[in-house]
Amino acid sequence: MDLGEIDLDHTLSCGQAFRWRKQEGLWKGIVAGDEVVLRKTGDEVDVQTSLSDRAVRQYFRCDDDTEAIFADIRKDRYVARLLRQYHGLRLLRQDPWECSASYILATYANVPRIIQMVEKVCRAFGTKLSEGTYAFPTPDQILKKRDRAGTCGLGYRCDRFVEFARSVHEGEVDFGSLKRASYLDCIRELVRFDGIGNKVADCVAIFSLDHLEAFPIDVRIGRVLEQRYGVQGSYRKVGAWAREHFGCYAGYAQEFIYYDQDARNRTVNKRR
DNA sequence: AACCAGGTCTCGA
DNA sequence: TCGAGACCTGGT
Repeated sequence: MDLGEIDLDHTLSCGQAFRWRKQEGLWKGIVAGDEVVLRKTGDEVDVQTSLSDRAVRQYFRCDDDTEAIFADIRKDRYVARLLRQYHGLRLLRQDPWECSASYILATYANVPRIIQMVEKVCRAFGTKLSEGTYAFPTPDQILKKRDRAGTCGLGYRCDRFVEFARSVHEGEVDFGSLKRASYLDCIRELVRFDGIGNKVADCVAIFSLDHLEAFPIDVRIGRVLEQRYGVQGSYRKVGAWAREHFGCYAGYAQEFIYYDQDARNRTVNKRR
């Protein structure tokens, strides 16, 4: 399948999605309740899955005009370098429920632990797809066995997680309308839920609701903005600056910066 | 063995 | 609206 210019390693290991693993040169993941196996074959990607081509292309945001987007966020030397260095890094379009529930778990935890928590949740509640592989659970599946949540090592995120599942199950969230809403309205709605603050709301907005101007600011991004651009202040203020500077696709720039910081950490750890 | 993590919540100014 | 502290738990 032609997924456009994409580097699977960059795209699937950059920390935006938590259910992809590289095994023996293959990328294996679970998308929309289906197993997906990816293998790079020259310019194209061999995709093994029962998902439709349309669903796969939607997940990998093949509808994005990346050339135009990258041209638009190339506002300075730094981003220009990152675009070159991490050529083929793409954003994904994740399922809004899975994305928001996962990022509620992602607060104040490192990526390995987030992956661990999500995995435990899938094993505790999700539909078994094959030996050792489970789908991300639906809100309903979580509620039916809610007492199992305590065994997933979620810490103080546990109650928020179950409560959010209840909210979604009760129809208190309409992801479709959040997609159609303006970025600011979308964020305003999301932060009303326990466990979703500015940062998580931005992650959900960009990774699953097509609000590409969302610019999640974690500690690392905050440091880069301060040291490289001399910007600091409240979350709202810095975010507004980023959208002003990088434009309506600011979120794409954010992902390159985040990945670069992540890569730096990895090389530093290797030396030790 | 400490330190820290893709932050959020609560509370007070 | 903003800044300061507390916070489950496990990886490194």
